Amino acid sequence: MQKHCFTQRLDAEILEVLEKNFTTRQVPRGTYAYRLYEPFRALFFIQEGSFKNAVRNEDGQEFIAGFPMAGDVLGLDGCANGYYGSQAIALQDSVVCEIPFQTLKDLSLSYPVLQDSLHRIMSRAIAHNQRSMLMLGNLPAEERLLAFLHELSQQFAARGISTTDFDLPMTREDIAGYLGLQMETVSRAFTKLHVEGLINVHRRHVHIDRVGAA
Amino acid sequence: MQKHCFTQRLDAEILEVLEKNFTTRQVPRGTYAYRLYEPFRALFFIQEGSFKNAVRNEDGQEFIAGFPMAGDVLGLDGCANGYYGSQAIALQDSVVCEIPFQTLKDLSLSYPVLQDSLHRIMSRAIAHNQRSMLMLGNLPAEERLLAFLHELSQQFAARGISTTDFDLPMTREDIAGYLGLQMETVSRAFTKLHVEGLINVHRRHVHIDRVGAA
DNA sequence: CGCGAAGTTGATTACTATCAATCTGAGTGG
DNA sequence: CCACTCAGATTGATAGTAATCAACTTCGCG
Repeated sequence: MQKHCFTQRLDAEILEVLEKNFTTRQVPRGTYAYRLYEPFRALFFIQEGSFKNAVRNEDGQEFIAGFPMAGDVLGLDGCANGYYGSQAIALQDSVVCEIPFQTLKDLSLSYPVLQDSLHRIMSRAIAHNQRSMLMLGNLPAEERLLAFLHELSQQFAARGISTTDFDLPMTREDIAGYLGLQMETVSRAFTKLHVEGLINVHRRHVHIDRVGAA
Repeated sequence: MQKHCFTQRLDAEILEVLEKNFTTRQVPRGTYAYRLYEPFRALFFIQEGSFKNAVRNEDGQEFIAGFPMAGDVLGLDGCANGYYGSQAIALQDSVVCEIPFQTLKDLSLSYPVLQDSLHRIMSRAIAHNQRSMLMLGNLPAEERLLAFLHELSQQFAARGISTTDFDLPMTREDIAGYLGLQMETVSRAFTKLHVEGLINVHRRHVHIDRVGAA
C-alpha cells in the first residue's frame, strides 16, 4: 500500500525534507497517539491504521469528533491553548509520524508550500467539523447513519479501498458517539437501512447496495 | 472602545504592518461579509459588530456554526477547497478588515509571529467546533441554552462587556440554529431557566442571576 | 467449552418537533 | 399622537423520535 504522509498531494521533494525530521512511532490498538490536556508539542501524521478522535468534558461526557485514517493529521486543536483539547485512540495497530510543531514552523519558512499545506489541512478540519455539526443539528438517526456511511465510503475511496464493501474499524458505541446517538439507536438504524434494502450489514462488515435518493 | 484587529494579543508592531495592508469595509446589518461557494481570496477580521456564521447543505438545511464578534476572524474554512463552505451575515452594522490570504502568507514569511497567530486562530476554531459538537451530541435543550449563554457571557467578558447583563444580537431562530433545536424549544428553555431563577430574560435582553451548579 | 465484550431486539418513558393560536413591541404612516 | 402592521417571541396541544432499561444473542478467545 502507498505510504501516506502529511497529505496525499504533497511534492515528493517536500516529503523527503519532512522525512528527515520524522520520528516514527508504533501505536498499538487501544493506546493513545496523544492524550487530553497533554502539553502540545507535535502534530501526528497517520501512516497506517485508524484512530478515534475523542473530546470530553468535565462531566465525563464523550463525543467522537472523527475517525482519522492513514494520510490524516492528528492534534490540530493543540496549538490554540498549548495543550490538546482531545485525544486520539488507535482503533487498529497503527503507525504515526510525530512532527514537532516547532520543526514544522521552521521548515515552513524555507518551504512555503509546506505552510500552504498546513493551512489547507487545518481549514479542511474546520470545514469538516462544520458539516458534522450540520448533520448533528438537523438529521434524524437513520439519515445520520447514512451520512456517516457515505462519508466513510469516501474516506476509503480516497485511499483506494472499495467504497461499497468494507469493514468498520469502530464499534457501534463509537459510531453512536460520533453521531450524537445511543448505541441502541445506531443498531436499530442499521437494521432499518438493511430492511429498506440500502445496505447489507453483519457486525463490522458493511456492503452498500444503493446510495439512496438523498 | 478598543480597536480589535487579528487577535487581541498581537504586538503593536505587527498591527502596524497589517494595517498597511488592510482594506476596511462596512457590512450593514443583514448583509454578507462573504457568501457560500464564493471563491476564497481573503480572511475577514471583525473590527466592530457581530455576525452569524451559517453552514447550509443542498437540502436547504441551515446550521449556525457560531456568532463571531469584534476581534474574531471569518472565512477560515475557505482555504481548504478554494471556496467558502459557509457564509457570514452581519447581525448588526459591522466593520471588517479584509486581508487577502496571499498577502497574509507573504507577510508571514517576514513576521513569523503572524504565522503563529494564524495557526492559533485556526486551531482555536477547531477546538471551539469540537466543544460545540460535544454539546450538540450530549446535552438536553435546557443545558444547551445554558451552555450557550455561558459561552456568550465569556465572549463578552473578553471584550469588556458585562457578563451578567447583555443584549442578544441574534434572534431565537438563530439561537435554535446554533443549538440544533427548534425556535419554540429555545423559547421554552428560556422560560424554564427563568422559572428556575437562573436568568431574567425579556426579549433580547438577558440577565444572568446565578451560574447554576453545572 | 465457557466467558465476556459487542451487538440486537423489545417495552416503556421522556424529550423535542410540529402545528396552531396568541401575544408583544418596534416601526410606519395617517 | 395613535392606530396599524408585522416580524419576533411565547404558549398550548399533540405526535413522533430517540433514550432508557432490560433481556437476550452472537462471536471471538483463552
